[in-house]
Amino acid sequence: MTTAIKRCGECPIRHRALCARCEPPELEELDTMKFYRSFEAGQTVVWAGDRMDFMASVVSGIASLSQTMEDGRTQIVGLLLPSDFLGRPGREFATYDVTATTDLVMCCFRRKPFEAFMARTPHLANRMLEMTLDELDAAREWMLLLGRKTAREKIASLFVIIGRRDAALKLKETDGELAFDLPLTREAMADYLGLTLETVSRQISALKREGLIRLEGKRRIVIPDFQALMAETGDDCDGGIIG
Amino acid sequence: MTTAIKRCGECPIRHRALCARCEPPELEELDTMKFYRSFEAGQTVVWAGDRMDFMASVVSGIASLSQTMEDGRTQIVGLLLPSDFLGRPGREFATYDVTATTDLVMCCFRRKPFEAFMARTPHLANRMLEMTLDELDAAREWMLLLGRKTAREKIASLFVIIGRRDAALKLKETDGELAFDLPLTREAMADYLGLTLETVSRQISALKREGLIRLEGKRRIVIPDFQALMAETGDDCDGGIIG
DNA sequence: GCGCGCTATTGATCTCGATCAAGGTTGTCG
DNA sequence: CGACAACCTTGATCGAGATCAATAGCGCGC
Repeated sequence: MTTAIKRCGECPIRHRALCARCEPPELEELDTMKFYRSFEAGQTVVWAGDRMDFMASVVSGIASLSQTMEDGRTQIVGLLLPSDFLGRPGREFATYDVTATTDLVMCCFRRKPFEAFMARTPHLANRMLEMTLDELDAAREWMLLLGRKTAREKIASLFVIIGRRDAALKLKETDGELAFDLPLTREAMADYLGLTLETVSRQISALKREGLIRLEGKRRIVIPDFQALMAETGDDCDGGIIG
Repeated sequence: MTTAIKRCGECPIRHRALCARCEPPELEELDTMKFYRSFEAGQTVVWAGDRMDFMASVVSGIASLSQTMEDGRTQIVGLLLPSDFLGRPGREFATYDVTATTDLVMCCFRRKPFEAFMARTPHLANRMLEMTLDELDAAREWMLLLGRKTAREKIASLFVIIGRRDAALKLKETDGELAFDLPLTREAMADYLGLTLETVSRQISALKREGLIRLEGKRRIVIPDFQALMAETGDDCDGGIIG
C-alpha cells in the first residue's frame, strides 16, 4: 500500500473540519498526534471489520463509504469530500469499506490520543456532534432519493450536489455556468444512486441530448444552467432555506 | 391538539437515552426543564419547517420522521422508538415531519435550558454524539435496503428489525417464536421501504403463504422461526458481530 | 343492525429500470 | 505503432414492482 507519512505544521483541517475554534496550544497538541496518508485512486483505505486505530479528515480527493452484500450488490452510503471526517470515537473497527475514488490525502489522528484530547476539549466534541448531525441529514436526504426518486431525478440530484459542493470549495457562486470533474466512474455512481451503470449512462446521455448538461471527455461535466438542472431533481428548488 | 402536560420525578429517560451516567444533582436540574406531551395515533408532532423549541425523548409509542416531495411522494427516514431522541442542538426549526404512528408519549426538554445544560455536562454531550452516530449507522443500513434490496428482502428486514427491537424492550431472546404488533399501516411500511402499499401487502401475503410469518388480525405478526426470516433479509446472518 | 370510512387484499396490465449483449473510446505499455 | 484493458455507450429484451381497479374485512357511530 502506497502510504506516505509526513508531518506538517499547517494542516488545512485546522481551518475546516475540526478546529475553527481551536486555540494555538490546542493546535500544537493536535499536531503531535497528526500524520498524513496518501492513497491512489481505487485503493482501499480500510475494509469493513478491519481494526482502525485512527480517525481522519480528508485533505484532498474523494473517498467513498460502501456496504456490500454477499452476492455482490453494493451500496455507497456516503462520500467523503475535502474537510469531511472519518471514524467515530469509541469504535475500534471500521463499519464500512472506505475506498479512494480519486487520489486521496487524509490527515489522520491516532485514536487514543485523539479521544483523550476530545474528552478535555468540549468545543471539539461539539464540533464532532455538529458534523455527525449534518451527515445524518445528508444520509436522510439520500434515503428520499433512493426510495422515491426516478433514475433521471437521481442523476440530476447527484450532479447538483457535487456541483454545489465543488463550487463551495472553490468559493464560486452556483448560478450561471458551472463545470466540474466527476469523481466517480459510472459504476460508482450507480452504486451510490441504487441503479445499474447502464441506466446511469443512458440518463446522462438523455440529459446531454436535452442540453441540460454538456460533457467534455467522459468525466468533465458542464452545467450551462444550474437552475434548470435543479428543476429536474424533484426537490423544492429554494435550496432548503427554511426560516 | 391533545397535549397533556405534566411533571414527573421518575422519567424513564433517566435510565435510557440521556442520563445513564447523570448524578442526582444533574437529574434534579433536568427535572426542572422537563414536561410530557401525549399524542394520539396519526397526530402530527411537528411539520418540517415549524419552529421547535424543545428536544424530546420517546417514552412510549412510536413516531416517524418523514419527508414529502411536492407531488406527494413520501419517504419515512426514521422511526423513533421508546428511548429514541428527537431534535438537534442549535437547530430551531424542524427538518422533517414528525408523526405519531401509534399513541405516543414524549418527554420534552425546553431547548434553551437543555442546550445550556448540555454545554456544562460533557458526558451528556458525549451521549448525544453516541446516539447520533448510532442513528447515522441505522440510516446507512437503510440506504442499503432502499438502494439494493428486493421487495421481499425489504419486508423481511423490516420485520426482523422491529421484532428485534421489540424483543429488546421486553428483554426477551430473539430466537424461537416471536410476536409483536406492527406499529405501521401498510402505507407507512411502503413509505418506509420505498415501495407501494400493494407491493407490501402482496409480499406479506407471500411470506404468510410460505409459513415464514403468521398474521393474527391485520396487525399482529407472529414469527415462528426468527432465523428463517433473517435468511430472507439478504444480510449476513451473524447479527453484525464484528470483532 | 346498517351504512360509512378506513384499511387491506387481490387481480390485470403497464412501465421503468434491470439484464443480456455488442460495440466504441481512451489510455497505457510493450 | 498496435494490442490490451478499463471504462463507457447503445440496443434488444425481460421482469419486478407500479399503477389501475375491484372487492373484502373491520370498526364505529347512528
